[in-house]
Amino acid sequence: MPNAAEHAYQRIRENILSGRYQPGQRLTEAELVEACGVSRTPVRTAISRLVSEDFLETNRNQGARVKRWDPAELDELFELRGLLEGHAAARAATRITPAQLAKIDAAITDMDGILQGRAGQLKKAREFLRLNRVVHSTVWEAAGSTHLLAMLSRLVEQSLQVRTVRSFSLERLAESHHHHLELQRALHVRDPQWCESVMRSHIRAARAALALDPDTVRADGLRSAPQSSAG
Amino acid sequence: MPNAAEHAYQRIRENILSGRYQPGQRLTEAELVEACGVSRTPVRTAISRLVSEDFLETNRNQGARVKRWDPAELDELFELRGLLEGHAAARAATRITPAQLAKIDAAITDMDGILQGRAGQLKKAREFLRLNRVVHSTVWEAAGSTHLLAMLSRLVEQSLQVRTVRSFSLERLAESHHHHLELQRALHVRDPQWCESVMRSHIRAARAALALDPDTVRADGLRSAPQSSAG
DNA sequence: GTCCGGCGCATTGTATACATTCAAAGGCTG
DNA sequence: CAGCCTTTGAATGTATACAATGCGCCGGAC
Repeated sequence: MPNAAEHAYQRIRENILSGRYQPGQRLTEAELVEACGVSRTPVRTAISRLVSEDFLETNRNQGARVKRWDPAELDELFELRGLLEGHAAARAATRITPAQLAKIDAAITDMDGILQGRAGQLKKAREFLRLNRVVHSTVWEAAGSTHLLAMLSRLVEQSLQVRTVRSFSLERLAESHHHHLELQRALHVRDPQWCESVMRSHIRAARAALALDPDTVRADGLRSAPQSSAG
Repeated sequence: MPNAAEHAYQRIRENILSGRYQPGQRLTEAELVEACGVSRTPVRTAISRLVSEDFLETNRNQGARVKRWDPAELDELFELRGLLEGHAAARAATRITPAQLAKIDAAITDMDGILQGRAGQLKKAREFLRLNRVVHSTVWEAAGSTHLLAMLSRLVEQSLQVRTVRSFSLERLAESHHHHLELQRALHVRDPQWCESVMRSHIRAARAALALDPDTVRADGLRSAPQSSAG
């Protein structure tokens, strides 16, 4: 039973990520109160959190607006991700525990199975991305730095807002998996520089893939166009 | 005329930085309401912001506590600062404008004057640190990445909380200045790798200096011990 | 026709009363 | 005497009324 503020936060966040609330769209507190079914106080709490997480922007007496992302900002984000995820991978190389390594091994094995299985593209992509998150977050955890972990979480959240990691063709999945396999080897021999460079390549490739594939297939099955509601 | 929430934020933040509120100290909303002279709503706004900036931690029904920092976390912070400030310096090398370069030149000239001047240690340190901030923030700006700038601001804010950058001996100031001079040269010849490595050294040295000099002299002239009020 | 000024309204900022929840103390029982 | 349960109250979560503020419209003057 989550509290009202958390409920409002989740609700608004989902609506932003799903495209129900379009970038640049104006959202007043009153609207959100109605949409979330709670009072203004928790809605305000949720808004301020979403602002601090770069989902929303506010100007006084003009309501909150869904943050717009331009390609230059995307580049910034991915450059920072490359730097920090690479750093995390290097740290992880010398600190990773057998249990964490096993977790990554298992995830990668599962990925193998998915890519060779008979599931539809959408289902494949969805499962693959879940396992991808497992691999990455395990590396972050293995890096053993609370603040690095926090930064990476924020950064990836922000990337998510521009619907990036969600759009993937099967070839991109395979390329991505190739990086995972190499990372796995680098981790097993505990080579920090190798880990770092593979991870950096992995992130750069993701950025490039995003530039190539606009909004084609999304793992959640929604189209990128705004939902035209019945009314 | 700042609003109440901003006022409360500034007030509480100052009290944390000045040591009036000690690390680990419990702060209830009611206390802060009294201390700030505003109602609970803006106090809550301020608290949630301070929590998101790592000044405070909260547990439900136990009030907010001033965040404690241990040496391991300090190491994490400085490692990340080295990485990101180095990266910023590398980007700045190829992007810095003549105006920004001139600003840095001027700040460094002023630093020279201060170090060779006759002012007392405290005054020297205070002025030096102000110019130090100018140099660093100009580099961040010259790096031309909004998100990198935001991350660095956060990171340095966090370092401030542990009263680090504030404690400096004159020898450390001179060493620090040596790095500035080298950075200046590297920027003038627009050598990214040189800029990056100098900046990383600069940050590492700051961390090491902090480990050597505990809380000796603070630039704001306050002692590190809690202020014992008159009552 | 255009620019300036002031008024009205939409929207957020603030205060406060009430509901809910969890931590901690104290008593009961085995 | 120890461990669990109950009870209590402090502290936060929520709702709502009221205040303040800034945008945009409308009218008038130049």
